[in-house]
Amino acid sequence: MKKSQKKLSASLEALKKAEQICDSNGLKLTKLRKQVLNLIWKKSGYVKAYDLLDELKKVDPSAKPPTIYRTLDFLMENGLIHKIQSLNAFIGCPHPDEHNECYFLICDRCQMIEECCSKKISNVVSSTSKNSNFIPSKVTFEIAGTCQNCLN
Amino acid sequence: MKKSQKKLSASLEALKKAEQICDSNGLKLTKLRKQVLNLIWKKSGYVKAYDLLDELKKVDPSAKPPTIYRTLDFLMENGLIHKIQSLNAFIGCPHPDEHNECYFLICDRCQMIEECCSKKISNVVSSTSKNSNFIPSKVTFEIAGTCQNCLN
DNA sequence: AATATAAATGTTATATTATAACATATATGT
DNA sequence: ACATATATGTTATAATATAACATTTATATT
Ligand SMILES: [Zn+2]
Ligand SMILES: [Zn+2]
Ligand SMILES: [Zn+2]
Ligand SMILES: [Zn+2]
Repeated sequence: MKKSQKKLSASLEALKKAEQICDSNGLKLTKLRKQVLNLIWKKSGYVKAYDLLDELKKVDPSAKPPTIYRTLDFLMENGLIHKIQSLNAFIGCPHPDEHNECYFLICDRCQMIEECCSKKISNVVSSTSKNSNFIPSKVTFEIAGTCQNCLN
Repeated sequence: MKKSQKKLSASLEALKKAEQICDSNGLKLTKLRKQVLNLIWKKSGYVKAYDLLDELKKVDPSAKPPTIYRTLDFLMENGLIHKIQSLNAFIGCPHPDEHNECYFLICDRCQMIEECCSKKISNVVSSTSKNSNFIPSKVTFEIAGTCQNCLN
């Protein structure tokens, strides 16, 4: 299977999951929201809000910053995408249905981001928080570096 | 010892370490850089770039955005402060001389940030990166939540 | 000391990222 | 049909950050 095909099916899979999640939670995946989610998945790596806005304008010339940011907020709130804080960028979540504490491997060279979940991470968060009597609510864990592909 | 005193000594300690580090590395802790580092430590929690600029303007009316961002860059490059990516904010590093991979406990209520280092974190980063054949270079690990003080 | 070079700071302008506030349209429940 | 809530449209502006170039200050070389 070629990379582009793999990518395509991941994208279709994500869209399908998004529909399911919205259906079963009484959320409306409107045309706009679907368009934006599609645009996010069309990009091979991460995507910036204003690049997304430019893309959206091609099919909806009336789109403006609040259009995109409100839609991104909806998608984030419902776990369909993530914001990468160290880049001010966004990326589709490949497993919005089974969300554990995740972290991101961010390639400096090719803009690919791999989302990973590891029990180790949540263990570390719990234990270290406990040491400081801190009640964690939101974890940001981003690792920048060089991916497997770009090493060759 | 009162909290304000503890804070004061942490600040003085940090400034002293900064001088040492710059001395022994051929870096110049200029008047401007010292002023900004002082302003950062004067705040009890994290500080935003433009708030810092406003403070700096009180003693140096000619200060402008590049003044503050360039100084922040210098301080970051040399490990004297950290940027909190999830807040676009900055905080002094309490141990710029012995820098391991660190993470931050960020209180949503009082803006206090505790910087912690744990061998566990670096272990998790290494092992999970290895799993993905990823070479990590920069780690962002920020945990938002509620601190011990604010729970009472 | 005079000169060249590099590093730091000053200055103007602008790019990038994000939200407030209010108007209109669309969907949903009674 | 009406009331209410949700979503979108629209204008304006806030907040964050950098590019580009000028000037000053420190450092090294002659
Ligand atoms: Zn996810
Ligand atoms: Zn790569
Ligand atoms: Zn530190
Ligand atoms: Zn607190």
